Amino acid sequence: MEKTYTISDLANEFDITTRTIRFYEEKGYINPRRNGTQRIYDAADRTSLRLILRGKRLGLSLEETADMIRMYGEPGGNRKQLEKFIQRISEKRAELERKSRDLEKMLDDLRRVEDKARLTLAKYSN
Amino acid sequence: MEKTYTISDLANEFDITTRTIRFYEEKGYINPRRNGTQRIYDAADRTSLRLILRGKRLGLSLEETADMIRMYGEPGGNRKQLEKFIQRISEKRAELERKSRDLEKMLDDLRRVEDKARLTLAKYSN
DNA sequence: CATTACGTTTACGTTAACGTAAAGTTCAGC
DNA sequence: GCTGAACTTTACGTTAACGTAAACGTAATG
Repeated sequence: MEKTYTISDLANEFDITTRTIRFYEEKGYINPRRNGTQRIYDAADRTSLRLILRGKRLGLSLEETADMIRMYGEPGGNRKQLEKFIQRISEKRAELERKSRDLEKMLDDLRRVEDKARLTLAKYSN
Repeated sequence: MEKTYTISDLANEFDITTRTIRFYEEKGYINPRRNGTQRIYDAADRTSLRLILRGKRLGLSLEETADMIRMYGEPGGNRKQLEKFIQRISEKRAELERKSRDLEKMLDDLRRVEDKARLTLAKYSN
């Protein structure tokens, strides 16, 4: 038997509300099976959720992240489709790499300010 | 004389609308001087704008980014204030470093999928 | 001196991503 | 068989970050 989760298992694990999880389902980003009326989540659902939240933290919209998740599960398709697919992926990748550069710049700025403040503080201690 | 900019200079440069720039001013994140009723932006205003937009691309709220920008201009203050300041900065830095790790994971995933697709495509070409 | 381009303020509208409240169901434990 | 905890659906509310429209001023240009 595969391990399963209730809605509040996941809500607790990821520190979000059950409302949020139901909202994602309402939008079609997660599709748990049911036991009667209750939702049952499996490892794949949990992974989807984890990826969605990761995307959110990076400022992606739910739709953008969902797009990427769908890419992960995409089948081969014929040659033309594959080429288009690779194109889409590398565009996404380029976008994320821009983000990464932005982030590094911002971190540099912060480190500079922090260093400066530490230096000033060191003078106080003498 | 320092170089200055009109509102549409900046709107064009950063590919945003003038409405957006006025909105940032309304919220207090930019404070251009005036010539009569017209806004005149200097290099510092332009830098603020650039930082705000960079923050946005990383999924920070305007208020979060504005907070960081204010940090850059913070004076020394006494010892206690400096210590608090350093604490705040390094918290921000830790948060951004988490983001960076998230980003790298996401990029890894994308690269994996892209490689796999390229391999499949290579088979087609033989 | 009328047109065109650019600027201004004021104010209501929109969208994403949930929060919150109401009202009801299910099930384990006493 | 009742209570309480956890689940459910439905639906209206909220906030951030602008969009959009109206109604107007100003300045260069043909």
